[in-house]
Amino acid sequence: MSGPSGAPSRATYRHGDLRSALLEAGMELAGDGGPDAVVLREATRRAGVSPNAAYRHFADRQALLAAVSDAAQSRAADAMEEEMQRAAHGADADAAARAHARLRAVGTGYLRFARAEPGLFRAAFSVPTALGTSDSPAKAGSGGRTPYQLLSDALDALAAAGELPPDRRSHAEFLAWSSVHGLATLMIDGPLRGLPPQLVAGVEQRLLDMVAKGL
Amino acid sequence: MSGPSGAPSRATYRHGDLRSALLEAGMELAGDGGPDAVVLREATRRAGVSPNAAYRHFADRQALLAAVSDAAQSRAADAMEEEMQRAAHGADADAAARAHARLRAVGTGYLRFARAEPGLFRAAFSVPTALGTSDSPAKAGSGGRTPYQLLSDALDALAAAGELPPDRRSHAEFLAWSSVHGLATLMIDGPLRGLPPQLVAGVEQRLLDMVAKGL
DNA sequence: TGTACATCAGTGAACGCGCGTTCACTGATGTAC
DNA sequence: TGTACATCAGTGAACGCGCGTTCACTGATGTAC
Repeated sequence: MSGPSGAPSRATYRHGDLRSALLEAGMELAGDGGPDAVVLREATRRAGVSPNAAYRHFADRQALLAAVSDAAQSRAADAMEEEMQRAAHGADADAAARAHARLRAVGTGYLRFARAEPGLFRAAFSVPTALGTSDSPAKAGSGGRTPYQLLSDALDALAAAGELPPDRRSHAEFLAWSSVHGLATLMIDGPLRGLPPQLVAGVEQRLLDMVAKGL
Repeated sequence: MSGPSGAPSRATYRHGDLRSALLEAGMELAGDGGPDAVVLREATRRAGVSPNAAYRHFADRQALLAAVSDAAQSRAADAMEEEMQRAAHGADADAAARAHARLRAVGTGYLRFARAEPGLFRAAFSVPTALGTSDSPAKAGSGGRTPYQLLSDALDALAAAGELPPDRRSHAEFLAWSSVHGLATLMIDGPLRGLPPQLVAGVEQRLLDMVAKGL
């Protein structure tokens, strides 16, 4: 590795794309230790650069963390979109069943991401941040939608299919999101951390049943 | 204040009850800044004692934090029990309605505690800890029950009243808990932080409706 | 095509901070006689 | 009731750590002529 992307030993004086390198390092740190582990000095170390170099690209530590949080939300959106793709295979059912499958896929993708990347999950959703309502490219997945928008769209589809009464549509995002988010955090951070793996899938599916039925 | 509980200026050489003083200081710190703010040096400072004195009573920082977490869980249980008392006033209804009111009170108390004491809430439930299943006095409220047990009991009552089919009883704790916990954390830590106050009560009640209906 | 120059990305050193934890100690307290 | 003594709760000083951030700087790069 001697090109401009060769990490610790650089041929060139200029880094080339330090901002990306710092963000990537920040993602690694968040992945390993959550938002608290996103630390300027270690990020610069991994990028092969002196500590203060970071200030050319981020105003301060908070700014880097915010960027990491956005990118992590984007990864979550990717996981959710993948799950929707997967679920869409059995698309021969009627509109109501498809809408339910879509909502379920959104939740399943969210939970899968939380399980696979607990550190990024916490960086994505435990850091004070906007809702992801406006189309911020930083938070959107490759499909151009944020996790919140994916959920919102799925609920719209559910309502359109007549499976969600209009008077219950408003703020339904918060209810569905709360349930799935709570299970995720209890399993990652909290007292459900030690839940036997063979129980996890069952509990997750029953939770999604509950949401679909209770909404 | 010149007795053994006078904080910074002590008459006696021995503190008297340093363990309690440190725990109390730890609760203050957690209340203000969550679990990360529970820091040995500041706790000893508040207790009016040198930093290393803490090691006579706690093995290390983790031990203090665990004690704080237990005490915070106990406070949560208190809030839930108070809410149950309040709800029990309209006890003229039938068994089914009473069971539903009880479950709702458990959830409302939990959410009220989270709103009133976000820092303690995080210390209680975001620190890896046992489930509170066994009767650990440290985690139980003044009624002798942990938050988890209060929920569990409420679900038992619901099942006994015929309002929760037996095949859905198992692990129903995790489903109900997830929903309520998720809303609490999204409102405290996360993207729902800025939820307009006039919406909060409504969303909370609709969430509890969803759980009751969906379980 | 060559050269002077402005830009600005990254350097190197240093700052002050607060933390957890360990060390050898001291002196108030309670107990045994 | 008085006295010697063991206990052990708290002291004072120090350690090493990693952090965020600021300072004056340097030299590679791209641009204007």
